[in-house]
Amino acid sequence: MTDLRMTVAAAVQDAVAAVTGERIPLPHVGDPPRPEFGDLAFAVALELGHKLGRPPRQLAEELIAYLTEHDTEGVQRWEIAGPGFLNAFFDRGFVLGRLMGSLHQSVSETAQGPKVVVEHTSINPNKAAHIGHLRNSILGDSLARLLRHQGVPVEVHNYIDDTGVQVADVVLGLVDLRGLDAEAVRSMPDPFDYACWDLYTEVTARLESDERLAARRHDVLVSLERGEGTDAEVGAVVVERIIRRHLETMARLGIEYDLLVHEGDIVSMDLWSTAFERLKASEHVYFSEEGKHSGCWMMRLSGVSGFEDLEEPDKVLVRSNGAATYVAKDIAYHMWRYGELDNPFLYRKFSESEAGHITWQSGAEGEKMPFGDADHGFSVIDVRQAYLQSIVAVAVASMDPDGRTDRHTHFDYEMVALTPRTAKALGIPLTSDDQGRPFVEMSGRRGVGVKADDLLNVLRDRARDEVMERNPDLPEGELKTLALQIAIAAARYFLVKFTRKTVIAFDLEDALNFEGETGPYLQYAAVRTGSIFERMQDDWGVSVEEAVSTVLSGPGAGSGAFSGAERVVAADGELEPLSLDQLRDVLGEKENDTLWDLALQLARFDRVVDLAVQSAEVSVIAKYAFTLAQEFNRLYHKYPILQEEDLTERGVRLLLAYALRHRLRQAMSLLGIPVPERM
RNA sequence: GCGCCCGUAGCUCAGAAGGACAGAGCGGCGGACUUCUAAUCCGCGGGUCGCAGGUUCGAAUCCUGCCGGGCGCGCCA
Repeated sequence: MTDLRMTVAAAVQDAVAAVTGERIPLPHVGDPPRPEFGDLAFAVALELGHKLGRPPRQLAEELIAYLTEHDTEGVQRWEIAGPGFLNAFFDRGFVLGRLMGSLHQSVSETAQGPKVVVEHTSINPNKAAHIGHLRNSILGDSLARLLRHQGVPVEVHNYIDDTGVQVADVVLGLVDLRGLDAEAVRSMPDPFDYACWDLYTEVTARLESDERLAARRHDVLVSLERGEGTDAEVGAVVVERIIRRHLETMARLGIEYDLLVHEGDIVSMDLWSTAFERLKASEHVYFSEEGKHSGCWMMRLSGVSGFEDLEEPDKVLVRSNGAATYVAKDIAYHMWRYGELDNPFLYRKFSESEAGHITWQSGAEGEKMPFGDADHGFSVIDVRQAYLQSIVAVAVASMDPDGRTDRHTHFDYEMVALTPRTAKALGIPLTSDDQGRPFVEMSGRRGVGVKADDLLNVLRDRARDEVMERNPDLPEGELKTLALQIAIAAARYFLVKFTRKTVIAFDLEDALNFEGETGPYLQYAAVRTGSIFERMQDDWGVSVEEAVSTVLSGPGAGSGAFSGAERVVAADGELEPLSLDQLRDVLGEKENDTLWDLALQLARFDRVVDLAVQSAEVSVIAKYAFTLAQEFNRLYHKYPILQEEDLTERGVRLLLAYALRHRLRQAMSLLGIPVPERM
């Protein structure tokens, strides 16, 4: 369909050349605000008219005359409107036939081309995941799905910061406050991440007044950095157990990873020291002899665009005690990710899903695998880390042999906070600062937040109640599956329906809603499309594919669509082959404008996916899927399919229902929203 | 102080790279289930697109200034 728009745009371009002698770039294809204005709109006459000093309306008339004389594929007629818009009216039958033919073409066969890394989740492995982390993982997972849909080879990374203070604090709690050793920590009951959530808050509070504990934290950090000593042993158990919990939580949502990269390995396997040597050789890194940062290795950022207004733009990479900072290790990881450093890693299996997907982890032992060395990459990290990410981007670009600056993208998004109402309902004590604010920021340190598993559990239980009410006879197994599917839909849709730059003020009541613009609404529409075809199979013994190929087997109707499909003809009186003229007649009727609108929506699919990828905006897909579901629900009420007596009307509606089912399911799959059997 | 982001209906948000009467969901009011499932659909009410200038044939959209809100600017991560 994209090409059809391009074809028409090119026709307009030609018309302009013929009429005015002006060579213009391919004109922008607009969407008219109302159906009376046609299907495509061009403003060239307005732009050009003023430029050439000619009345736009008159110029438009000449262009229309030219365009009307010269046929353009897919265009039935042209009209002039308003101050001088050129409006094209599609040949509706032709477009529908083309739409049907395009349905199975946009699915990527096998991934090929340069590899793209999507890094997401990367939660500090010291506590349970909360809904802010969920936004990250869901956005990242959806992005990966979008890229895969476009045939891009995607590698999903989850970066594990196993050597930082966050882990150290929990180790401190387990060892010093609870008196546990590694073995005891290993045998703590689940949910381990919940226990650590509380412990982390407790330690944070204690550290404020307990100087002895604060001193101990320093030792723990050193132990973690070096990977030596009993604290490091405990730390390793904590990290491993927490990561397993995080992956279980994400698996509930259908989110999987290809590789876990441990920050500790970056140091122990000399990835950092190699990177450091490279950086030192460049002009971007220098040793500070004096002043505030005396004894530190610094990254030079003064003079770099974006940093010029900072008071002290340069950034510490190596502390005066010789330890690399978080950014430094992150830079090393990114350099490795983009193939700027030799790969020192070996890989072991970390886990395997029921479906057989393996998550690997980097380390000193295991087998060689072709991870890393990507052409492009996205780091899904919230906008609060924009400053650090820009430093990483500068470092990566400075190391690139070709000087490319577009290889690394910080996929930034705003945070998830809590509405005061929800914070209150959860019993979170509000500080006086919080009182007057529009939302309450979550904080792992203070234990303020909604845990991801808690949200999923509440959604699941609520879904279960709803299902039982509507469908009391459902067997327990199906009930369980369905409740979880609905919970996934509700959670995933809620976290991607906002644009990236919108702070989500999480409101439990809104999130628990299953009506209106929600994930379950999409599922309901998808289930309904399915039930039509199920009924058709039961009553007539005709499968969907048979039905569609029957209708499209008329002269000209398919225009190559379903050409591979066998021309099955359903029984007399149920469906009949339609000709191109019949499609035109049905869709041309004024009262069928709703059907035509749906056809146009469906035709947008590929363009919508492109837009979503280009703008890295998953909400575009969410809105689109919602629009499809909405259009279908309207159609469902207004236009019965199986009951419709006129076989021509019936046939067209069936085609649209089929196309809709296909596209809606695809869109939902891009969002990771499952389609239930029934609801 | 400097930088980035945001300000659109009572509430929560879209607005497809400047276009033709500003949209959706929720909430409110009123309707539609012997019909392919009412987690649905239909109707009604509701907006000086924060304010002021500017660019343009045309601005919610681009530019400048101001007001209001959020976030960031560590030898933490």
